[in-house]
Amino acid sequence: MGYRLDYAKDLNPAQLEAVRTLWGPVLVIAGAGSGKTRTLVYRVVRLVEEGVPPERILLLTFTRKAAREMLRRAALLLDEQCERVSGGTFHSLAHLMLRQYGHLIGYLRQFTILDRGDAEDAINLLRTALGLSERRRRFPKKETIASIFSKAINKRLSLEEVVAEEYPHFLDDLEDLARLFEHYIRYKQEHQLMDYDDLLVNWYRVLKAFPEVRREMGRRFEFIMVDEYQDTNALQAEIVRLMAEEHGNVMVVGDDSQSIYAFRGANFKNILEFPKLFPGTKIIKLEENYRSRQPILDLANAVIEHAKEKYTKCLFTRKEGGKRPLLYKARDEADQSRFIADRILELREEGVPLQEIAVLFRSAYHSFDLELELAKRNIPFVKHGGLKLIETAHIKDIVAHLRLLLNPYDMLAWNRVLLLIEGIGPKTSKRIMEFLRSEADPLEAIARFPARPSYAKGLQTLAKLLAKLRAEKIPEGQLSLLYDYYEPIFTRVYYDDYPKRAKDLQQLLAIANKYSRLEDFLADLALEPPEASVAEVETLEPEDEKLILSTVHSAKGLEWHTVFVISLAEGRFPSSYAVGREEDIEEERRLFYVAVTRAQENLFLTYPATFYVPGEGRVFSKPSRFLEEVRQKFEEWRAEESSFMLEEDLEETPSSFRPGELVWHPVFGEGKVKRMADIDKVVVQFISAGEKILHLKFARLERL
DNA sequence: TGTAGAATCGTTTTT
DNA sequence: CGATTCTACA
Repeated sequence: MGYRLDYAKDLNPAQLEAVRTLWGPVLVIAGAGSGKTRTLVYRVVRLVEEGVPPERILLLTFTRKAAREMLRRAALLLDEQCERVSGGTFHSLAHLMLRQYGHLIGYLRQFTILDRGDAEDAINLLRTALGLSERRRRFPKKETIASIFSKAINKRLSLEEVVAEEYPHFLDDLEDLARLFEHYIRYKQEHQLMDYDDLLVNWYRVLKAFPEVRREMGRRFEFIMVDEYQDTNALQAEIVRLMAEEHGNVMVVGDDSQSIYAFRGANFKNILEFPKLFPGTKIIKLEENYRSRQPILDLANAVIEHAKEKYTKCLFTRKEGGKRPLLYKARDEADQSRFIADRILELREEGVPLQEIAVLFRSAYHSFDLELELAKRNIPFVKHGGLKLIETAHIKDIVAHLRLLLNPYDMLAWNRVLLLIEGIGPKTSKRIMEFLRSEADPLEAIARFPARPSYAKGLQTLAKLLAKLRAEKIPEGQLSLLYDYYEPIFTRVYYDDYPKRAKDLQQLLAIANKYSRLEDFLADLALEPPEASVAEVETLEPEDEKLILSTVHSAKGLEWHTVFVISLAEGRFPSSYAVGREEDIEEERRLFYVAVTRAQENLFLTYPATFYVPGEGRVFSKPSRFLEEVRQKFEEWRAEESSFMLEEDLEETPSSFRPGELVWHPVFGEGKVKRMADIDKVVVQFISAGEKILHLKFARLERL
């Protein structure tokens, strides 16, 4: 049979075998940078070339972005029919299927998805209703309770097992927790609500209880591929097993050394159990690295060498040469930020585009200081990870109104909406909700509630809004109606910072206009939450080159020319939260491994010798244990070198400019001075980057 | 109901 | 230390 692609030429022997093995269960152990994505993409193409209809192929990935990207690449290699391959996350697949089959277990088509915050709100509500908040002080808080429930579900353990294992100090409260758990489960069912875990649980329930659905799945998805399998949990493994029961054509791909989601129930041992779940599994290992230079791999291999349990491979590359990773010991965080900014500007001058450089850190807040420094120097960046748009209070307010249109019995949304009206507090809100509960059409009934004069007007306005929203079918139109209504509330409730928040509302509108159906819009918002707009140094063109700041978790699967891993101090990376439990430290180590294997050419490691700890002020830090473990694998940056350069930098920028002068900036290039904006700020019109305000203290601006 | 002041926390990572 | 949550009172 003739193929349009020359597979043997494009792939190495192990990759080729993975691509050619179409039938039966396959486990691919793929080291970092070993062409895992390439292998998956080629396998999709191969299946399509073999005549498999694209929609019969199911590609499960960790984010939907990853799925889209892979299918785009497949389409480039072959043709656009590859875009028709079914792809997404476990959660999005479950959601899709439950819309279709949810009625089998008593759910309406338009159930509401609760995000983590909503779930916590519900738990809080029930905890108060059960009188568990007053009794003793020690009862766990809602975040903790939500975690306990979630762990139990995802690891398929009993509440008692989870509490005993991870929260032994709450063992006394086990009975109350169990009672609360039952109520929570019932509450969600009664109100047509599902949290993230329910999507998986309920889909599993359907698959388990209805053999005809399993058979239908087998026909619908003849070939299943799962990426990042090391980050799936026991429940997801079961779902895969049932989905593939009919034909057993399932390939999972992953790397046990890169498992970094144990906190949400993933278990890296899952990947090694796969052959037990599917007897006759063929195992293929990809060990050749195509990403990093040898010195970087040496360090990476040394990191994982220290792991307590390691089952696989040692990476090697044919990309010889390259620089050894560099460690910079900074005096403090400000020094660390300055060092990074200096190096970035240097690299930029050497011709490395900003989007080829990434700064990685353990927790979102570790980059705060750096963000300020970058803003001062006008280095554009985007940040991934951290706060999501949907998690901000004002966006939740808006979304709550929309949720009512799809699920009028969503009492969590009602509560939020009602509390925004002046004169309505928790008591009144509860009374109104009890009234609504027994109404056939709550959206219409709200106008008939016997309201007290103090809030009657507000309630009528809400009733009118809901009627108008219902008549409007397009999400974008609904949003603009909603913004008119919300505006006065918005300025009243968030008066201190509403201009900043208003930007988020605009962003939401921009997202909404891509949707024609409200249910799709809301589902995507919950399942694929857009990140909050932190992008600071604003540039006009969106595709402007920008430096990447990212949590290590959000950097998974990506790679850059140069990578900085910052704040490598005990308590930061590894997180203080993980110190004390060996398995948590092991996960931090894998996280560090993921971080360093993102680098192709250059790897910089930094840590501040002192940093601020709330309550204690400035404290001396200890270098991360992970640095100690791989001491021979990096070189230290010499301090004199950097302080010398600093002085030089300061001399470089003159202290004042005149309008009309031609100047040059390492990032923005050539420009003309318009005027001084302040004693130390100058406004420059750049030829390619537009107008910028630069701080003379930090910008390295030269006269031409 | 809404607010001001007091108490109390607790610092991750994400679908 | 800062933000969030609770308590007391108008």
